[in-house]
Amino acid sequence: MLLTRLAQVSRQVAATSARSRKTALLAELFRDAEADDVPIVIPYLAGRLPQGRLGVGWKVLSRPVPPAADSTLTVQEVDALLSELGKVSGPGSQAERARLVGELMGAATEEEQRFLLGLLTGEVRQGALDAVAVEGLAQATGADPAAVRRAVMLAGSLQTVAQALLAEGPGALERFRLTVGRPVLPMLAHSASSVAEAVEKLGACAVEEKLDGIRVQVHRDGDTVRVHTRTLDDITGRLPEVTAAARELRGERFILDGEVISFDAAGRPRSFQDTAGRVGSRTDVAKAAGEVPVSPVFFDALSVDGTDLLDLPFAERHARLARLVPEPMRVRRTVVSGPGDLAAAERFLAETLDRGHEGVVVKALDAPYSAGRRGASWLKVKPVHTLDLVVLAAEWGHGRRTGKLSNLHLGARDPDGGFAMLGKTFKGMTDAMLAWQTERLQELAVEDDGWVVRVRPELVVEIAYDGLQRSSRYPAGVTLRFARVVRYREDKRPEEADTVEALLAAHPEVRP
DNA sequence: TTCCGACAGTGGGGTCGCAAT
DNA sequence: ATTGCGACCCCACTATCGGAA
Repeated sequence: MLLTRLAQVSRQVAATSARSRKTALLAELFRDAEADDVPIVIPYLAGRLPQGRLGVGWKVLSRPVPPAADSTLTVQEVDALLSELGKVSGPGSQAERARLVGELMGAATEEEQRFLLGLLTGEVRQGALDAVAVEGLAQATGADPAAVRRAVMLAGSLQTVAQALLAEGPGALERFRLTVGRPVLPMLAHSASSVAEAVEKLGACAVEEKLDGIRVQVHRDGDTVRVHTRTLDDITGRLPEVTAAARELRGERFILDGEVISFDAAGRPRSFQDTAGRVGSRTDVAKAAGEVPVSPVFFDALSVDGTDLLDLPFAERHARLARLVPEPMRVRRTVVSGPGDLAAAERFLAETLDRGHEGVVVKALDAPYSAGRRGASWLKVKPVHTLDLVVLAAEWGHGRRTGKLSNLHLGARDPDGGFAMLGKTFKGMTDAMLAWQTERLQELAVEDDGWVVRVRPELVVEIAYDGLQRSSRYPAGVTLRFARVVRYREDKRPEEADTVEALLAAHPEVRP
C-alpha cells in the first residue's frame, strides 16, 4: 500500500469531528490493507510507530526538506527505513539519524511529510488514536467491538490482535486470554474531590492508601519474573528487589498489580523524585539499589495459579491477593460499608496523609478489573492546595489553542518586592477563559517574541496544585506539581499575592 | 430529551542516558 | 566535564461525540 493513501485518510479523519465518520474511514482503509501491510497500517493510523520511539524529535524534524513531486513511497519502504533508523547508535548516530530522516522526507510529498512528522513526534492530532482504531478494526472485520477491545487490552497490543483478526476473522479473538508472562493494560482511576463524594458514588468500598511511586505489573511463572510499567515497558532488570520479593511468595504462577516505592530508614516514603530517579537508573542498578532501595506494594491480583481473576468482584480478588501476599507487601486499607461509614474512611485518609502518602484510592468492592480502562469504580482522592499567584507571561498555544494565549508563567512574591517564577500551567481553562485571558494579557503585554508574551505583573490568578517539588530550573529552588487554574482573581492586587516564604513554610518536607 | 462515560488534545516538571561540544 | 535532546515516569483538566437513561 502506498503511504499517500494513509496520509489522505489521516487528513480526512482529522477533518471530520464525527467519531462515527472517523471509524468508517479507518475501517475502509483496514479492509483494503494486504496482510503484510497490516502490522504497519494499523499502528500508523492509531498514531504510533510499530518500532516505538526512535530517538528522533523536533530538533531533527524541524529542518525543512524539499518535498517530492510524486507519491511513490510504500508503507513497507517507510517501515524498513524506520527500522534501520531505530538501530542507529554510537558516535555519529545523530548525524546518521538526521541523514535517514532527510532521505525519507525527501521521498515524501508535502502531505506525506506532514503525516510522517506526526508519526515520528507521536502527535498525529487526527482526533483518533487507539480507541477509534479498535472501533474501525471491529467494523472492518465484522467483529463485536467490545470483544475486540477486550482482546487488545489482554494482548497489550492493537497490532497483534489486528493481524489475527484480519487474517482469521472474529474467531481469532478467542485466543487472546489473560496469560502469565504477557502484560495487560492496567486499570486506571478517576478523581473525586473528597472521600465523601467517592463513598457516596461507590457504596460498599475499600479505601486504600495511594503511594506516590511507579505503577508495576508483576508476572511470575516458576522462576521467571517480569516487571512492567503502566505502558507495559519491561523494567525487570532495574528492580532486583521486586524479582526477589516475587520469588519469595508462596505461589508459582501469578500476575499482581501494585506500586513500587522507596522508603527511608524511618519507614517514611521518599519523594516521588527519589523513587522515579531510582527506577529510571539503568547503568549501575546495584549502586542505585544500594542508595535508594525500593519495595513493591501490591493492591490487586489479576491471576493466581492459572485462574483468571479479572471478572471477579474486587472483594474476591483481594481475598486471593491476601492469601498470596503477606501484609507488609500489601497496600494498607480499610473497608467501609457505605456513606453511613464515612467517618472511618475520613479517619483512614487522615492517617494515610500522616504517614506521608499522597492520598487514597476508593474502590468499589463489587467491580471487576477493567483492564485498560479508566473505570468509574476506582476513585482517587488527594488533598488540593491553592495559591494566589501573578501572571508573569503567557505562551501562544498550539492546535485548537492556536491564536490563544495558553500556557501561563506563574510567579509568587519574593522578598525583594519582585516575583519568583514557580512554573507554568495550561490546565483548567475553559474556552471562555482562554478568550478572556488572551485579550486581557495582550493589554498588559510589554514584549512578544512570537512564542512568549511578557506582561506587566498585575493579573492575579488562583492556582490549585498537588504539592511542591525540588527544582533546579526555577529561582526559588522549588516548583509546583500539577499546577492548574481555578479562577482569575481580579478582586486582588499583585501585592496581595502569596509569597515564596509562605509557600515554603506550608511545605516543610520540601527544601530547595 | 437529557445525561454521562469515554476519548483526544493540550501541554506541565523531573530524571536518566546518550551523543555532541 | 558540561550541555542539549529524547524517552518515559508522574499527571489535570476541558470539549466533544454518541450511546444510555
